[in-house]
Amino acid sequence: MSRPTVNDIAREAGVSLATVDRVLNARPGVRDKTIFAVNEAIARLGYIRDMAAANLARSRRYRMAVFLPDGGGQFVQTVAAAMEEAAQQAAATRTEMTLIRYPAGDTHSLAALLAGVDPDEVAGVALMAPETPVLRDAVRALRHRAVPVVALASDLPNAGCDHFVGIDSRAAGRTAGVLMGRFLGNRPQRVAVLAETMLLRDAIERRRGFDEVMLADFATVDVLPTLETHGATEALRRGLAEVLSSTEIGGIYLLGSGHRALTAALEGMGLLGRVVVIGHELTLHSRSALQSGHIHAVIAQNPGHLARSTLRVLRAKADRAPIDEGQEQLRIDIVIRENLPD
Amino acid sequence: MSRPTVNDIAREAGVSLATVDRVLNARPGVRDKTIFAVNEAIARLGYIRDMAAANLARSRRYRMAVFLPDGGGQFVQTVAAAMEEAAQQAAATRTEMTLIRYPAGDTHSLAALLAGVDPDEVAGVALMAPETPVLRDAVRALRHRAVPVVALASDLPNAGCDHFVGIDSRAAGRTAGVLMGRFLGNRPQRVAVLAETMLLRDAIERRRGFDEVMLADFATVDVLPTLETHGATEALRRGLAEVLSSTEIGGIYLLGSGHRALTAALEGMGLLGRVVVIGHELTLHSRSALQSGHIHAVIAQNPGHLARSTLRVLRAKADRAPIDEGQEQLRIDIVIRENLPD
DNA sequence: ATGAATTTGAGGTGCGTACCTCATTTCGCA
DNA sequence: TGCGAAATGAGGTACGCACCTCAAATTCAT
Repeated sequence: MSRPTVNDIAREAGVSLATVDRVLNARPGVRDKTIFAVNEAIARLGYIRDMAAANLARSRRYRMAVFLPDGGGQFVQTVAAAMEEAAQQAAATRTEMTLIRYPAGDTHSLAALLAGVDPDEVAGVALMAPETPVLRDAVRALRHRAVPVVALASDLPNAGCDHFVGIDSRAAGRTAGVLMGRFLGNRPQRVAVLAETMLLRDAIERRRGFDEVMLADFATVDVLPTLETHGATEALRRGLAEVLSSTEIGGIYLLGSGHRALTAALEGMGLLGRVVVIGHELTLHSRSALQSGHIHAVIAQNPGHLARSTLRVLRAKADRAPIDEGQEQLRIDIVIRENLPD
Repeated sequence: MSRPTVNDIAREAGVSLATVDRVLNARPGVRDKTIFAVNEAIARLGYIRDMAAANLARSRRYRMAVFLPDGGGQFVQTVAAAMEEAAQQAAATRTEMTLIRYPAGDTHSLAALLAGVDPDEVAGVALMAPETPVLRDAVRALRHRAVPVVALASDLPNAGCDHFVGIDSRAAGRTAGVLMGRFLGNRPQRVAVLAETMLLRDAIERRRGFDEVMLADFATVDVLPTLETHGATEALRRGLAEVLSSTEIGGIYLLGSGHRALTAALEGMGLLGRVVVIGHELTLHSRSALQSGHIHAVIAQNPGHLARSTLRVLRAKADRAPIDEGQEQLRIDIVIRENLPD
């Protein structure tokens, strides 16, 4: 009636407790035939290992290290906060987290930090960083020392991470594209595209997805080249003014962050609310811009989910346990004023 | 360095283990002064009770009962499946679930089932049901017997449930309204509204939200009265044909389920993909309709999240533990073809 | 101060699992 | 057939906590 225990398995398989234990924990010294018999019994009884008791017995603690760029925009701040919160929750499952900031963009520093990670101390590493050769090697080295590594928000496809927690940037860009097209009403229009920098893989992928959709489904819309602002509000204003001097604009696609600077610039030009603005990531600024109608849609990933998923995945990897793909898949959230979460 | 245990608390408070235990588990026979001292020590050391070990020692199992209507549309099926999956996951935390179907709409039967729930057997109850006086009383009685009750997907505001797991229907309707208005391009248009029945609180609330937005922000759009189909494909076809004979339709808002019947009807009329269709809930049918472009947006709640949240909340209630509001809040998902999850 | 009631301490057992040691059995192979 | 190696069994301790019993210490009222 109650859940079967290791003792039941031992009895059912006709072996001793020690052998069941060896099989369960993949310890050596068991014949294949016996391993099979034990697994057979496990399947027959529908045994589910009680991870709570297991971890208790191990008196194991999972110490995870999360690396985030230190400057970072609002989004990084949001993720950091979500991480802290998730960590507090995860404490109940013997999982701890250390948040480590590295100089934004300085992947050499980050690589050095990663090289200093002690596999006996740290059960897993998560990092949000642009992909560079140095970093790729550092990740490889880490994994070689049997430390699970997951990429956060921005994928590192060639570094061989164990997992990527985040959304598909290209699909996110496509989603932004469809919304832009539909919100514009498929009339002949021009759309400006703004980005702080095109160095990050994410921005490039988003732009790709956006263009794909616009080209295929909204041919009457003319998408202008990306205007890089390098984080400078003044550059944004000037660039935007220049574009506007030569042509009319129906919509603006904000590839990365910078909601605040954009709304400021638009306000100065008296364009607030008169052009369709679509951006990425839900931050304090984009929230209020959505609320006041200055931005019309934001494509986002839930930072809370991102954080919890990160810790869960790292823990699963540390346990060499399978991960629940369904639960870990991050949704591409479309946020408008009406479905803004509290 | 490691997390403090009950032993640390005992030492810190200068009392014995037994006393700490009495305080922790609210057992009688401890002076107020001592209780205070122990709580003091707990606060000082930042002790967090290891619920995993606690439940292990208690050898406690959480058996939850989930009641769903038996007929139900695709959505109920989806939720049922998600529940089973969530239950499998939750098994690792000593949480079990029994799925119980009751005759759809028959709240008397459901009330009888609830009356038969044994508080010693069942640690919590979740139910998806329309609100009726009988049911309201049944829920009250259950809660009186100290069984936590949560409402699923459809709220029971006057039954005094411990929690509601689901999205705000009115906000969902508003979201649908904004999308409809924007997708129509704010041109003079007519929108038909279809529903299987308007008896469910959800449908009414959605319609309310939809109307609010249309009236306020898209005045040029004319929203027609709700066409009730009572689940009959033929009725839907006839009703739709009638509407179309007297007027042109730019969009269709599907208040509840019935994606399949609608696309069939539209196909027969050669209207597939020529009118903006917005519906609710992501099911197998609405998925494929989205994919083929027959439906343009779906307002949904994540069934997996719904299921996991339900079990988590019930467990927290059973433990009288606080719940993480942030984690339990369900998002109003906007799903279009481009952000359709796998 | 005395007896009774209340509060506290000490110690044990068990929950389901990990992990260790030391026999003992079985197997593969010469 | 016998030997060494590999496989298995038996039993113990520990993890953090719940819950039990019984004795000892401390109130408290009279």
